[in-house]
Amino acid sequence: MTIERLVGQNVRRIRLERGISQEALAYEAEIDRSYLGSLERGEKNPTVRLLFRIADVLQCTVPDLVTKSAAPVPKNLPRGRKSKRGQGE
Amino acid sequence: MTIERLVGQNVRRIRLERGISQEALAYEAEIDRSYLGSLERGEKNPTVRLLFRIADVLQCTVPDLVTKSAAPVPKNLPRGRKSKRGQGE
DNA sequence: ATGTGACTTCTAGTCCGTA
DNA sequence: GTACGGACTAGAAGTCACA
Repeated sequence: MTIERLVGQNVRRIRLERGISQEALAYEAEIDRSYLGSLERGEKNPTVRLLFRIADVLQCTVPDLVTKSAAPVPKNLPRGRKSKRGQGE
Repeated sequence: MTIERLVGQNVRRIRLERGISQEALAYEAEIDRSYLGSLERGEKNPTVRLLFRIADVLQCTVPDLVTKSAAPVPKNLPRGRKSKRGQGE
């Protein structure tokens, strides 16, 4: 397990727990969507500044992003409560 | 307080708690001494991989390096354990 | 033992596209 | 909505001399 994959999996897991898309996270954190994609795939070695921006949007801590988690990476968006999208703010 | 300064101060504090020089830490973590110096001064925005290398040598966690008001890290405790806080000497 | 500026190399990070 | 590639730019990584 590389550091890159650990961070990538954490970002993806927490993002999916929040039920938001890469697009939305990338937009809110002001990072490129394609970069976020490769980051989640464990192909990038982000800076701490970037991690703070991501953690801020995900409403989690940077340690949440760099610490090995027991929770599995979700494969699908949680459904059943929010069938409508477009709840931007 | 910028993120850079936060990280820099944490690195310096923990390094001094370990009683080692910038030179020694830089050598062990395989980074340049002058780079470590500017990092501790809050002038650098390091990548996570670099933080892991530093945390490894300092025998602390990456969260210890990025978290504000981190309690003093015990000297001879294995990484990842935080149940007891020892007093530095 | 550390601070700092000047410098080069490398990759983080952006922007465009296709599938 | 995501993966992936190409081409690019900004800035991190890494080196050195000297105060």
